[in-house]
Amino acid sequence: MSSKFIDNPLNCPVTRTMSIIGGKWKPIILNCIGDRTIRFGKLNQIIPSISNKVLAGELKEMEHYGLVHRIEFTEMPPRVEYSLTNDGKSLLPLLHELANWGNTHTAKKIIKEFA
Amino acid sequence: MSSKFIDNPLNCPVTRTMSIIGGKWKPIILNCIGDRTIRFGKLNQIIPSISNKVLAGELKEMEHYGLVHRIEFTEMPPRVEYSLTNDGKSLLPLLHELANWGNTHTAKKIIKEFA
DNA sequence: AATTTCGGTTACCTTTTGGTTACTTGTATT
DNA sequence: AATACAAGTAACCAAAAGGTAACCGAAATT
Repeated sequence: MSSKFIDNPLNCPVTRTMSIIGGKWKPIILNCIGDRTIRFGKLNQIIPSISNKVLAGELKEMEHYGLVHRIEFTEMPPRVEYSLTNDGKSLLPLLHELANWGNTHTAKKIIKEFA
Repeated sequence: MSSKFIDNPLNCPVTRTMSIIGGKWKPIILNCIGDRTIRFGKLNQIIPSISNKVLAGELKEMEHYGLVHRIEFTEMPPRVEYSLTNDGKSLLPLLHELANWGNTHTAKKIIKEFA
């Protein structure tokens, strides 16, 4: 990595990726959607520790990015279904690699000691 | 990703990885060290936009994690050399994948529109 | 005698991130 | 008539992350 990438941090490809999928919840949400279509409430159910405010915000941001597709059914009570766009799906192998390293002995040892 | 991973977020491998290498600077620092041995000042030079306070803090944290190796020479002025441990080097392929996705048309487009 | 060098530390401040609680909407159910 | 439902939104708050500027120590250089 040469320094030209870092003068403006967004010229660095690693930083670009992290600024798009970084943060506490985005990679988890993307991974949870995966290849399926899933309702807001279901996402909230399988990620119980996220607040619906944050879930809604992250989904909206990723929808703006074009990673997430949102379909709203005009019913009452409302129904909204989320899925990944092709761009979003292009992240799944990377997320899988993140998960692989997280299952490493190294990662588990670090977490056990410092969490 | 099933919900058992998320009740305690650190049971989720993706979250484990992100909690270790997440943040604004850690992946860049790891990538900059790479396979070489590099002095503190040199790192600061090739990542000019990081403050030395933050650089020192991140290095110390990653040293505690066992990802980074630090050798202090008792000279004056001081000299300190950093390199990756084997555990740290095990992250390089993943960082490379992060960079690959960041070089994607998709990533560049998103950054261009929203940065 | 003053300045430079290197690898930090300290105190302080701002920004960002994420969390909590309450509320909305219109239909259907109790 | 009151309540439940799904998918949020709004107002407010706490914590964490990150940035800035000043300082340190002892030897070498000017």
